[in-house]
Amino acid sequence: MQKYEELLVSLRKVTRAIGLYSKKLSKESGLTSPQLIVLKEIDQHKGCMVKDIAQSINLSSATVTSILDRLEARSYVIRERSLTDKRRVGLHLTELGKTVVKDAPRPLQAHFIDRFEKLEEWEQTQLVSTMQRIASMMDAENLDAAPLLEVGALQDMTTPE
Amino acid sequence: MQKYEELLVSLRKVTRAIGLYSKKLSKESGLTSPQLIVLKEIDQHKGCMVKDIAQSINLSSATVTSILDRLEARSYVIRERSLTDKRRVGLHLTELGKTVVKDAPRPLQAHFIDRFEKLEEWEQTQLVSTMQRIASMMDAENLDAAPLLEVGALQDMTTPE
DNA sequence: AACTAATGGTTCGTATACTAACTAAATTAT
DNA sequence: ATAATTTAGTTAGTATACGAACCATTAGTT
Repeated sequence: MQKYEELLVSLRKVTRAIGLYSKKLSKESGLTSPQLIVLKEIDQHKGCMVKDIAQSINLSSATVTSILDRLEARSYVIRERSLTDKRRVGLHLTELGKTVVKDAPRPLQAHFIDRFEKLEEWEQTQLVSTMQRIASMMDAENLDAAPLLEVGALQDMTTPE
Repeated sequence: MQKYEELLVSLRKVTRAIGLYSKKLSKESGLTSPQLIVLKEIDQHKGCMVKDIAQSINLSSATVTSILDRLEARSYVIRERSLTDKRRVGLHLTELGKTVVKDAPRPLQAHFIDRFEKLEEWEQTQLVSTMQRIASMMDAENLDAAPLLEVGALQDMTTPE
């Protein structure tokens, strides 16, 4: 087997583990990982737009819209059309949404996080930088299409309307 | 941002890059990455079963079934129920399927593979083993549920019926 | 002022990807 | 021999996830 295939396989295992955990989480807490992550983003950046969320967590707007549909249907989130710019949609948590996000488990295997945090500092750094290196080796062609916004890098957009 | 969040973000970027490439590939060659990977597995292990494919590339049987549906609809693959054990379904490529898989591009960004292969041997090894380490840190709980079969680890199952 | 471009979001269509429930067949146990 | 279990695969239902096409609105040009 080619080395790059081995890399692919383990990558696939990781994404699968994440997906399986999302399903498990969904059964226990009623929320999938993407739903939880979106909720957290809204919580941290009250009033932010759909596009902000999409960029900060590396999803397309279309995907975020469909996740928001479900979150809104369950009354965790409110969409509020801006008055000054009617294209924009401000996102807010309901009281229920705030409770849910507060009580929600962490968005990845607790096991993984625990283990990760038990590693030496330099080992953690090494894992992260290797992962980032692989990422950069893969998407360099599309870098311009995907602005390098990171989770948590959004400005607070409280009441921009 | 927590270190483990950084790791998550770059992981997300990688899986996204893979997904985007799959879409691009699909437009150019008419095949998505999972379809191509399944075709290659069948090509390398003629007559293998659905379950073998599922295990070797870390997908559920249900997912493989739906991918096979599309491949069969396009006459790339033939399902052949075993006579000795009628539960089993042997998978084979059609002539068309063989041609397609022969002409198909590699199942990941050519750019990535090129770059990867330009790295020093030890660097490649390091990337792979880091990825494997992350994988094992994530799915250890489910290890028993997911046998560690790897791509290419299947025996040749030519005409087992 | 009027036409053009760009932006933000949604909708549509398609493909993954999973579990759970199911059918059918083969094994094992009683 | 017959019942219970296991195995292989499919089907149904749901949730991502994407691009492309589409509104409505805003910004920019002329």
